[in-house]
Amino acid sequence: MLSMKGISIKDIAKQAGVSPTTVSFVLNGKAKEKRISEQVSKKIQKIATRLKYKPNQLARGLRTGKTKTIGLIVEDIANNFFASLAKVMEDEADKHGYKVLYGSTEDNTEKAKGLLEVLKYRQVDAYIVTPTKNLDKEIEQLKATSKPVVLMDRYFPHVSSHYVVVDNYQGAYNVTSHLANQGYKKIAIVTITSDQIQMKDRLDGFTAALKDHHLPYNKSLVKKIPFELEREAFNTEIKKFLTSVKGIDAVFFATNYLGIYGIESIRSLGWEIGPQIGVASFDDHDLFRLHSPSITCVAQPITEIGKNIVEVLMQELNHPSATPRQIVLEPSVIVRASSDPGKK
Amino acid sequence: MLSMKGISIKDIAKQAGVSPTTVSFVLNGKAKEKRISEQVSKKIQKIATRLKYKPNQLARGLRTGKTKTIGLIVEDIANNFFASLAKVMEDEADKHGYKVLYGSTEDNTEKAKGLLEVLKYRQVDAYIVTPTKNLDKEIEQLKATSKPVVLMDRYFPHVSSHYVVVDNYQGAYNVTSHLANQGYKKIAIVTITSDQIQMKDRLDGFTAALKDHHLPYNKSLVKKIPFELEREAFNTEIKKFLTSVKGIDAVFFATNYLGIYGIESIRSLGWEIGPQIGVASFDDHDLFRLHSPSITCVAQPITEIGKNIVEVLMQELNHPSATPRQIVLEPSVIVRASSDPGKK
DNA sequence: ACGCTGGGCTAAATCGATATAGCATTTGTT
DNA sequence: AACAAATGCTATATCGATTTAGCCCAGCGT
Repeated sequence: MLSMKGISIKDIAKQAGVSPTTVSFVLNGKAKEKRISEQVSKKIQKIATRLKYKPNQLARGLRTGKTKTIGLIVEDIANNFFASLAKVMEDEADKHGYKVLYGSTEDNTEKAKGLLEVLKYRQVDAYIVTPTKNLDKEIEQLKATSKPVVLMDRYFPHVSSHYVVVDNYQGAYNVTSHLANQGYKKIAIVTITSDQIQMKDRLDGFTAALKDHHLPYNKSLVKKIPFELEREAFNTEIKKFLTSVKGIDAVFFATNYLGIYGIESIRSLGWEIGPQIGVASFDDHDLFRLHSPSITCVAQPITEIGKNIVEVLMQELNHPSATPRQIVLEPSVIVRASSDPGKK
Repeated sequence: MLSMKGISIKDIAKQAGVSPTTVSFVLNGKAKEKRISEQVSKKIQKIATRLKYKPNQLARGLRTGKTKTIGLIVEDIANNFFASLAKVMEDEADKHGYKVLYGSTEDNTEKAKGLLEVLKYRQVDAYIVTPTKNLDKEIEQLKATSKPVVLMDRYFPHVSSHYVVVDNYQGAYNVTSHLANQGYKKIAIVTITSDQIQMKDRLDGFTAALKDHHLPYNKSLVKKIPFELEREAFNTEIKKFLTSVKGIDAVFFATNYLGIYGIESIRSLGWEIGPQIGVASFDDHDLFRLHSPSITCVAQPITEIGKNIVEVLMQELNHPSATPRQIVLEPSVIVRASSDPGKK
């Protein structure tokens, strides 16, 4: 079947009556440099256009070592935050002729290692990685391969690498301060069982804000839940926690899915969000915007994050820099009804 | 740098003192068939494991024509429905050793064509496509390349192809009937300006239900909005429409994003969802579950859809069938508070 | 007439794997 | 003993592009 085989450089060479080498030179814009005459050059271009020639990326990749493919490892592509980011990055990468191979870790280190492995022998040119716990060794090894790696959402403080994140500390600090300013007195936090920097920063920002506002702080105000639980289990844990803290009047959920589970839990407890219990979450979501009452949150600048990640990646692909590019963007607090205690 | 180059079949051959051919045979499980002795075979296996050999997929792909990569074209990877599906398909594909290259069309035919083009010269083995309007020619051409193509979410009635969809007609019919049974008398629909089968089916199911329940139906009850509008414009259009239909007491939104915009619009009109205006949407969403009141919807079996798609694809990759596999799954109506008019 | 320079192009090697054809050597058959 | 068949392995071409080295010819200077 003719239709199966694509047009190759040989086909063009044959039609133009020149060698494949010449065709390659011309189509790679090296006509001048390689002293190919205008005539021949134009002729080849014309034929290539007419035949709709597209280079076989496998062959090119095999020879040059460049596949024009980026490996993207996220925590969960079904999560709105990561999916939205994936969309932005896909768009940006496309502008540079790159495609994206993706995979979700589910915050599982073994899965993450597997993904890195697969992406490696698929010869991706660069990696965008949302690292899991204990992935630092692999990230360091990756650096040695001279393929750019940009970490996102979180990073390893002791590993010198590129990353693009938001100021999680400040975001948590600001939204907690906001809750305090609204008059809430006993504020708790629900977070994920994780020592990773982004969660640590959110927790630290939270506690710092409590301290600065002279509000009580102790371990009983912090609830950590393992990532891998099912929805029902999350809700059970959250409800148990909220009812266990006497005098609690506000709660900060440290991720969007915790926020969603949290709202569900609070409602099933029959508590009134706002007056009875102030609520805020990290990350924005359609649900937070449209919930009644609407939910106060710390929103990450998704478009900006995505663009920055791809920009760093492209720069590193073109001109690798000696020092790591570490970008910290500012999240913003979106104040909504859930943090309004009403007339007290 | 040694670290840059991976271990190749030659390295193993050298260490084992055999030819690359032999190594290839052994590592591809053809030792028996090619009469390689147990001794040599084991030796090679051992060395391969020790060196952590991973075949270069580019080289293999170039030679065999198989890249173990699936091209996934969705409408919008940031949309919860497609993202969730992408997750399921990624998982399933992974079980068979396949990776996924994705792209979003934004329901734009030119973008879709571009994506197909790129995926083609990247030599993907198979395609999962959410087609846009007028993409039928390209889909037909693709079939001629003998690479499996499975359409999802929608298909072309006049094109004989594999597809996995839900029964959009029945879903819309059922949820509209439910609204009618709840006592709503003047039910409208908000849909997307699109002649594509999935939207047509939803509209047809809607009108058929009205007819069967002896409810009024005319053009003024149908609002079509172009996909590419911005959020604000969607809201404006929806509000204008809802207020223009005199006596309207329920509305069905034909996609999840329309449902979300719809809720926003209705709320900004100050109407009470349920008693004042019954609401239902196609697709489920966290937002619909947790909204007050919660939103009745037609839920698609996402996991089942995703598994079916990949299953069909794998079967076609292994044993291409003469007749197209066309799978229609049943969506289910999830009844929630938004379709309860209360005591009237 | 000879060498030198530069213009215009190509042959051949290469990337890493797979597939085909086939070469020794041993074993079996009558 | 002579030939066929089976055994165990390898040389080489190939996929489609890129890249290196270099060939041939024309024009120029002396």
